Amino acid sequence: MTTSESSGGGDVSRSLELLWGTGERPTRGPKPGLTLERIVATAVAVADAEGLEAVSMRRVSTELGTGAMSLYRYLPGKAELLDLMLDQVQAEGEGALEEARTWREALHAAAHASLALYHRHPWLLHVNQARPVMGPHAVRALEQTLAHIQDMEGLSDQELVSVIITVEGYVTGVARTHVHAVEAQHSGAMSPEEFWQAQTPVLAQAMASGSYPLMAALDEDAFAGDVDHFGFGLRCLLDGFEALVASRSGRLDAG
Amino acid sequence: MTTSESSGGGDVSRSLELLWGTGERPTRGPKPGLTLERIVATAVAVADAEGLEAVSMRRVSTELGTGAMSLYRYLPGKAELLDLMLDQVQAEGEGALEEARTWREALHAAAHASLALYHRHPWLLHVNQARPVMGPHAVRALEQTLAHIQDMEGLSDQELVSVIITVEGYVTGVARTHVHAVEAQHSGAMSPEEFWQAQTPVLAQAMASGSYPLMAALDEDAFAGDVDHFGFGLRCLLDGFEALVASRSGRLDAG
DNA sequence: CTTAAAAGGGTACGGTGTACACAGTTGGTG
DNA sequence: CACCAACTGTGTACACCGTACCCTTTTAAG
Repeated sequence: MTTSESSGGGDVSRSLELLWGTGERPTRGPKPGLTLERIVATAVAVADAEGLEAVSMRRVSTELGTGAMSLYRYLPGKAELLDLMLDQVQAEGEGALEEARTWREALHAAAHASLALYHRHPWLLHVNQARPVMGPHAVRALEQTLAHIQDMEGLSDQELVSVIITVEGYVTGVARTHVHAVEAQHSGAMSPEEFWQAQTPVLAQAMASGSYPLMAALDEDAFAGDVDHFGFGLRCLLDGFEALVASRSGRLDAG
Repeated sequence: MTTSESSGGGDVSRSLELLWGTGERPTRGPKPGLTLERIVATAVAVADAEGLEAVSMRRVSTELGTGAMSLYRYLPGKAELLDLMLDQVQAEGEGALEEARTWREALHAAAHASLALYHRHPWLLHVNQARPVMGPHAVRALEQTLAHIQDMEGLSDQELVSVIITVEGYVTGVARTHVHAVEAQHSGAMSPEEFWQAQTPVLAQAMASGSYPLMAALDEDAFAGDVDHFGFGLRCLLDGFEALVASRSGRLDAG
């Protein structure tokens, strides 16, 4: 079915405690045989290998060689597990901005790092929605991005935050199309054959109906898989920021 | 749990047949007591009222006064139902572009129409991912948008498609943040109290740790709920398009 | 009337998340 | 040391899910 999960059900404050928690152990009982890190890492591995729908409490626990209910000693439920998975993979983009020397380079690098993340973990397209729980890695990424766009002169703090949210949102939104296109490109047997060849005949018929003259008149390659819609949109977005920064620098009307 | 669904499991070509199908009845058997439209409308109503996780085959069938298995006479499975729900709500944005007189107005209107759709049907944030099945309403929206951006002079067909994908992707990506912020604003009791007040203490502690100096130094209102990040980013994006169109019109360097 | 096709739907299977009760382990305290 | 409170591990059970299978009922064609 695919069931992109997260959001809604889970206890947010408990998620945050787990994300930021010090992990201090109580002194009394037996030592735990598992760690939160191991659980999350296992869940991520399962999701990477078999997709998000394979991630169940039973499956993860089996992978760890324990009973299903053991996991509930470490986290309150599956929703929190997904929150933790999400923050964990965000650690991968840690050093992506190091070489950026301008805000434009930084935002470009951040966007491509995010996109790469979606390609490495396509299941992120199914989590990730509707409840932005901020873990340490997410906050660190935010801090670093913030550090690299301080040279956007004349923008208020609110606007700087808007810039980051905008870029991140853009990437998240377009990633679906892009990840899908790339998978179709070189996955060889499944996506293009089953997806586009499934779409094509019906859509071709719709085009032939004359109800959609403009779409029918488009170049055939307009919907080709290898068009870099992502890069195009990002460039436009950054150009827009550029215009904003320029206007704030005082030369509103030089033309 | 929330389980944003769709994608992966379903039979795409069967979904398309249902979306585009003429609904021609076979002559032999008894008349069907249900229609695809009624099923989809019921599912949408349930999702609107109680969220996507309330949409189950059993629940929808109960709402229709039939047995669960009856639905399978009309569609192959739940994945297809979600595809149909998605296309159905897209019909709501039908006339959104009518008054637009320039490509900028059109894209602005299209973006806001999409955003409004997400507010009316927040569960769209949970479907919608990873498998863009094109139904008649989606194609009609595409056609209309295409009609309204023909005045972007000098852009290739590929680029026009990129423009639309970019705007739609941007809206989809930022909608999460925006929908959540607005819900927090005027839902009164649930989201802000349970979500941000849940986030605040932990994050405040993180800020106080000194590890995130730039974030800690931000104005307090930088993360306020009423900031229009959506409008800001959209404006920048459209400005970027504006620059592109201007450059293609020949006056590259007038300044 | 006969018959084949289609619709309706009950039952059942294998899966899910997780509440609950209980057993086993540990370390602080008297 | 004995004891016990605190803690971990987990088997069982429940409610729910999507849906395969199969049988009954309705319908129209031959």
